[in-house]
Amino acid sequence: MNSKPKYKTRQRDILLSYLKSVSGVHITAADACEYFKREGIPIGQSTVYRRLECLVDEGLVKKYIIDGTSPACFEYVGEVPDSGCEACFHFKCEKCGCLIHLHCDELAGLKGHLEEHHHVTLNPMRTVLYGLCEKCSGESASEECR
Amino acid sequence: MNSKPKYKTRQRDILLSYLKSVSGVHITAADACEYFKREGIPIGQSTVYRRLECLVDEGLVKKYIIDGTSPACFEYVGEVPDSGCEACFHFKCEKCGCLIHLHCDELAGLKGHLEEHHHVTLNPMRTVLYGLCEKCSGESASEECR
DNA sequence: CTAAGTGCAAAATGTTTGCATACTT
DNA sequence: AAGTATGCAAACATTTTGCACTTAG
Repeated sequence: MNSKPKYKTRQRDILLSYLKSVSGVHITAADACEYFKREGIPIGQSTVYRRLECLVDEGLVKKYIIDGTSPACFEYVGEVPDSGCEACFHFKCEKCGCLIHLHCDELAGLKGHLEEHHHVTLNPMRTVLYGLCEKCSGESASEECR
Repeated sequence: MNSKPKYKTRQRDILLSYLKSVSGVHITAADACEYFKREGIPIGQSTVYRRLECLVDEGLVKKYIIDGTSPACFEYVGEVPDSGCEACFHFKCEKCGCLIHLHCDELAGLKGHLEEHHHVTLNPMRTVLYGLCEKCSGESASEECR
């Protein structure tokens, strides 16, 4: 595995502001590359991949795995959370794609529980809960996805 | 675009009984292929992939997407819908990449909590918790789990 | 000045597909 | 016999990596 970039570079800023400008939309690495190419902004695709991963670690961007074979999606989720928001979880609806921010003590407790009883350290920034949102789970009794 | 196999063939039976024989364990397509090769059982990898997908459709096997780049995992769950991994969570170490299978009432309760208080339906099959495993969170010294 | 980041192209992964042959029904 | 499944290898799509060059701190 590669060490993640940490310097503040032009490329990082461009990538971040692009994601910010389309927040609420799912962007793949290819989408970003294509956009930069179209705009004549010179950023290599390796850098896009590397920096995307890095922004996810910072918690500024969320990464979604829709399924194993499709490309991963990225979405801007906001500035660095306060200390109180360290236990903020993200829930992604598999059907409509909406993103829900969950602030909840019980969820916060999950991290503690995992540490105490399972001896693992949860990273809420990396973790995304998948399922159906209120609207979608009500509407359809239909099956899961593909 | 390719229609799924529906005939009952020798290959299908062999694959199914293999998965059954290791139920409770995550098996990748490659794991299965390797096993068959080792045992001298002739099954092509295309067939493994095709039949795996088909068994998932039949509901006999569950497919887990751990992350975009790791191979998909399969697990025999039989006909009983509730007995499988409904209450099972997956934890993936960001450092060494090891996958931990978490069976825990408290984690199972999380699903109920989300439904009651947040009105969302969690899909444990799709959800993966990320963080550091015991080994990796213990020390900064890197050790390979897998 | 030094260590880190970038970009290109090539490699690595995991999965799917085209097609001739073998097998199910 | 007719039509489907298999198996091989080649094709694919996405992501990662090696390395020389550039840039941030």
